[in-house]
Amino acid sequence: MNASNDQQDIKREKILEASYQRFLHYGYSKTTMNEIAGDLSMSKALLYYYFPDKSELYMAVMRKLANDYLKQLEDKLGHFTDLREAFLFQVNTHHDFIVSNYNFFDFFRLNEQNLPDTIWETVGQIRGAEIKLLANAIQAEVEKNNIKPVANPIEIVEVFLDALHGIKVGGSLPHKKLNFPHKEHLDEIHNKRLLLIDIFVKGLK
Amino acid sequence: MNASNDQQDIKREKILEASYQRFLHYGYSKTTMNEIAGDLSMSKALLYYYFPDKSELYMAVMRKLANDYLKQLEDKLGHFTDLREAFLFQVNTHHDFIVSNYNFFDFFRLNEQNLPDTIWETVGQIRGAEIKLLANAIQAEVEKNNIKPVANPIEIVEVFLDALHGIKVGGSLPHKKLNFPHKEHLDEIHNKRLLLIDIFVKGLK
DNA sequence: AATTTGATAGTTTTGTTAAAAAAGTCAGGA
DNA sequence: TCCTGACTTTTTTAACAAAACTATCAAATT
Repeated sequence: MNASNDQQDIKREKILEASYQRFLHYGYSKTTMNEIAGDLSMSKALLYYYFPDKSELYMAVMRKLANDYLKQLEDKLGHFTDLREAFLFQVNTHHDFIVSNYNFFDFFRLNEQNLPDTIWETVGQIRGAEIKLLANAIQAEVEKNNIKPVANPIEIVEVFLDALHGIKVGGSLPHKKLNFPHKEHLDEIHNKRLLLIDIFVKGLK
Repeated sequence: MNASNDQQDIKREKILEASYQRFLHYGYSKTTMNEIAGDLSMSKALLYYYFPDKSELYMAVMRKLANDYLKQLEDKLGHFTDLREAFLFQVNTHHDFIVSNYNFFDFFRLNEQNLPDTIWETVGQIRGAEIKLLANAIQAEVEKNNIKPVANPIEIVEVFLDALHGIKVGGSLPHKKLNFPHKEHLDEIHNKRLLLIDIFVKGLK
């Protein structure tokens, strides 16, 4: 066992923090390893001592963010008094998560496809946690006889999450290249999602 | 007044038909004016006699398709016995429309952005007709006291259409570059949409 | 006069190559 | 074990020529 693991971990954290700031401001492709190293007053080679390559570094930052988000969801798992509250919690938490890390996800707006496939693992993990949270809430409501039994809670939650994801802005004049919502539209989208929750939850009753 | 307008219109139709076949098989950017002209055994210059440019030709084909679709919707406008029937009709008609013209919309999957802005007019027109159909159905139900009054039917329909649009496949393992659904997934998506209708319509009651 | 075309002009896409920038490696120092 | 400067390899960018395609037009045909 290595006695200096603490020191290593601290340095790793510092690297993650500096990288996060760069990625947040400039996105993945406009951030260079030299710049990150420069911010930390260390050599670029040292970065490669701690992380195998650039995309793994990005992934590590992403995983940290994802873990914070997952923790928020899991802390509340099973502590809801009704279904609407659970759905609201999910949507609000998600909204806050996106808003506060908006620029970090630049690469989703542009198609910076040069990212590792393992990123979809993390995305899938997040989705899994969301599904678990909501399916659990539905199950609890069924057992309390607040809503009628459903054949497959997970299927319903998946449709719900997809539906949420489809909510966009610009109803009358559709915009052409809409990959990722624009920052100033996030609140409007959030409001529409709240409306969807009202209808959807009522439909399950 | 020109006596040969009929002949012109017939030729225009022939051009539209040939162009449709080409666009359907090869998409916009992989279809050349020479090829269309070749299919019709006419000179390329003649195409430019009938249509101002390539994108306007594509638009003309698109408008023809859109008109067929709009006609289907408008024929049924106001002839529904209940809300669910109206929503089902919209989703099924839309599904058939996409399936039968799938390859024509290639340029939506790839980002063939070199299309005229006026295309969004047509897209908006379609969306407008869909909204009109469904908002009308909701209003009718309200007046028959089958569902409770709603503040803004259009807002609800917009959320519904967005939600439909968000339904994708690959719940567990999200796929990276999902712009437009893959052809073999259309049926699965359609089924999920039917589930969404069940819940949504019930939520409006 | 309305249609049609061959020839051609103008523009966009594609392919090539060289220089610059960035990613990634490594032998060796502290 | 941690760290660096110098180095190699890979990717991005820019410039430019060739090819492909769009679009135009004067002249021929009906």
